[in-house]
This record gives sequence, C-alpha cells and structure tokens, in this order.
Amino acid sequence: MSDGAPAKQTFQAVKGTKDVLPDIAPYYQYVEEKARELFALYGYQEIRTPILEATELFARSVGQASDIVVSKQMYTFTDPGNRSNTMRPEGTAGVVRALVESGAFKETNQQKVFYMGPMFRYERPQKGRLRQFTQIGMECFGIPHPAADAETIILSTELLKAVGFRDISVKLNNIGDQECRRTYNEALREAIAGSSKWCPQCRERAAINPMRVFDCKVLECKEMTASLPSVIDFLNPTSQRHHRTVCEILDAAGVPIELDTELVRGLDYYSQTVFEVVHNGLGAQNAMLGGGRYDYLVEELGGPPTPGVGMSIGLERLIMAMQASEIIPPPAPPPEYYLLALDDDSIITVSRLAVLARRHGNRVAFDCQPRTARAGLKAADRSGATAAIIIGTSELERNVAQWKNLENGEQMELTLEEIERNLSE
RNA sequence: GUGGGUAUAGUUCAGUUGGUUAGAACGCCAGAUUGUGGUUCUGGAGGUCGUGGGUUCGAGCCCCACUAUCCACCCCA
Repeated sequence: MSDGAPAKQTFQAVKGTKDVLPDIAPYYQYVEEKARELFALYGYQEIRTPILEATELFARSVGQASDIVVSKQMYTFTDPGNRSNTMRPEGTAGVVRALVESGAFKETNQQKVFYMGPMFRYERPQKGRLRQFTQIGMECFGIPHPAADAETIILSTELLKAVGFRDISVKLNNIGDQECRRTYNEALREAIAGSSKWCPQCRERAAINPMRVFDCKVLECKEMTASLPSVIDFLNPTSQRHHRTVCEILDAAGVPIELDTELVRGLDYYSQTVFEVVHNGLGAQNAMLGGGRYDYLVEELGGPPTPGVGMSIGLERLIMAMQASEIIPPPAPPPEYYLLALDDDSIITVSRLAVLARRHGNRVAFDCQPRTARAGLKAADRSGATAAIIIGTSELERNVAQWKNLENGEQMELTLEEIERNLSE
C-alpha cells in the first residue's frame, strides 16, 4: 500500500468447498458418464433446476420437525429485491417444484427424471461432509406400485456395479405410511420414557424425532435400541404387502439386500421404503447413497397428490469410496502426436500442422512456444504420445520435419508433404 | 454450536534438551549431450517455519491469542 514490500494477497477456497483439480476430475466424469448411460437404459430423462430457490420451498419440504435446525444449515440470504433465497440443500424439492410449475403433472403424473449438480449445506465440514457437494439423483413420480421402489434400488446397485464396486449390499427398511408411523413413534416414546438410562440427547430425540435414537452413538443407548419395538410390527397390511413385494422383486433380480429395521429417515414426507448403501472407508459419514419413497411431498409442495420414490448419491463420498476400494477411472487418452518447434521461426509451420492434425481428429500436444529439443522431448515422453514431430530452422529450410517414434526411438526425416499426409489420417 | 489433532519448499514430511547459515525425498529448471526423451550423474531455483504477541542472551521448537485445516460430536434433507 504505502511503501516497502508489496503484500501479495492470497486466496483460498471458501471453508467447506473443494477444488476438483485435473487429477480428480476424471473420477467425476467417469461416474457421471456411467450414471447417464444407466439413466438412458432405464428411461430417465435429465432435468436441470436452478441452484437458487425460494427459501419457503425448502422450509415447506422439510416440514416443521427439523425446522429450526435445518434452517440454520441452509445457505439462505435476502436478495437485493428483498426476497429470501436459499441455495438448494438437496435436489428433490426443486425437481418437484419445476414439474408442478411447468404443469407436467397435468399431462401425466408419471415422470422419471434424474439430475446431477452441486448442493449446499451450511455445516461444520468433516470427512465426507462439505458445504458444497455434488449429488446425482433420480426421481420416479406417479407410481405407487412397489416395483417402482425396486427399480430405484436396482438402478442404484447397477450403477455402483458399473462404477466398479463389488459386494455391495443395500440396507433396506420400511417405515410405513403416516398412520403406521404415528403409532410407532408413540410406542417408541413410551419405551424410551420407560427407562432412565438413555442419554440426554436421546431423551430430546424422543420428543422431536423418536426414530433417531437408532442413530445414537452412545454405547449404552446402542445396547438398549435392540430391545425397542420394531417398526415392522407396526406396519399395516398395505405397508406389509408393499415391503414384501419390494423384497421379492429385488430377490428375483439378484440384488443383495440387508433388512435393517433401525434404518430411518427423519422427515415427515417419507413413507414406506427407505434404503441406503454404506461404505466402510468413509469415516463417520458412511452413507454414499440413499433414498426412499415419499408419497406426501408433491402434494405438500402444492401439486396434485402424486406418489414418488427416488434416491441420491453423494458424489464426493462415492469417489472417496472408489479410492478406498482402489477403483481407478480410465485416464484421459494421451496425445497421439507431440509437435515440437525448436525456434520461433518454426512456430507458424508447426501451428499449421497442429490445426491440420486436429481437424482430422488426432489428439495433438503442442506447447505453443519454442522448446529446446531436450525439454520438448522430455515433455513429449511424459505426455505418452507415440510420436514426436520436430521442426527447427534446418528442417524449415529444406521443407522437411523429423518424425520420431517415441516408443523405439527411431527417427526419420520426412518431407512436410508426407507429414501432412500422415497427420491427415 | 461443542471437543480434540495439525500448520516447516510446488507435494509428502524430518528437524535432537531452545543454540550459529532450516533439511530430505519426489517434482521443477539446467548441464553432462552447444538440436534429441525414458536410465544415470552433477548443479540450480524454490521458505516471512500459518499470523500476531510473549518468555529468553537466543524460538521452527516453550507460552498466549487469532486464523486455517483435519477428525469427531450435534445434525443429517
């Protein structure tokens, strides 16, 4: 500012955000590509909704139960027009809003869509938890039949298999409809009130969201949850049938499932099927994929009564799991040719050759500046190119170029015409 | 919101009880080869030791605060 050494300001990524540098980007591309392939096979269409939504949309979708807590974990701000906006913390609400708003549900209530993109939650970062993270998700609307639940789970596991995971198992549960859950929650409250050994937090959970006691990490509580009533015993006949059919279809499809009556989902709009896939390389936040049925959400968000089932994948967690499982995405293909200009006079000719080769679909590396033969070949070698084409003044004068095979080291002198012919293949 | 760990070169990390000029590996650049890669050898660049204060004759090391980061709790759409 004043005198002395100028202080150079440096910047770093905002807390809880992460750069996807070129060494990691292939993981994202690979998973996204596999996901797109599968969504196409299953007839799911892409939908892209804004990152910004009216705050009220999310406030409504998550309901009152976790209202206070959740609102603190959202990126909410007042825009210059004095409207309260929120950066989406999840994908489903925006998708529902878009389909309702566009009138899609008036033509047919059956919609199969997928999305992928960044989500934002204002939370304390830890392993597997960022403030900006990426989700790939899918939603199937309008089909109450358990076959839709099963298809969602099947696609999920097929995707994980396509990415390269082996021995994956889906944790599956059914939490009934709203009526079942009301009676079940009451039973839980009673059971928890019956013992004084629960931790203070579990006592609080009993009041707000009793099923969450199954997530408690206190050892004593964990032991006690085993003797709590099971949700399965509170399912009405419809829910029982639904659950059984989902299991039967998955069984027939050869999808390994692991029934887990302690698997819960907090929010009111969930119903029936809930599922999750965890991976043990992920730390405390070990779910890499989760989903379930939500037959009450569309109506809650102002649409016609429409059942729905969906899932979403936490891409960063999935990638961590890939790394823990040593699944490596295919690397970007190396250049076929490495074009090397030894001096400034050769740049125009080499640039022209690069354009020619690329127009014919060849991957070409070119430094866009003169390099010494030593530095250029070193770089060419590292690039993985199979051949280097070298031009300096002595080649320029004679209208030739050196063609060097980088695998066996053989080098020959070709006329520019011959080079052009080769690069046009 | 709560608790614990960490912060030294581009990266991963050493750094003795507090002692002179802060090191290694990898990477980068260059030379050996004045226009030819991989292996090898030699050399070089690159650090406000996170920031600010304190203790001390002396601090990368000890103390305090702040910041960042990691992990866990809480919560988990």
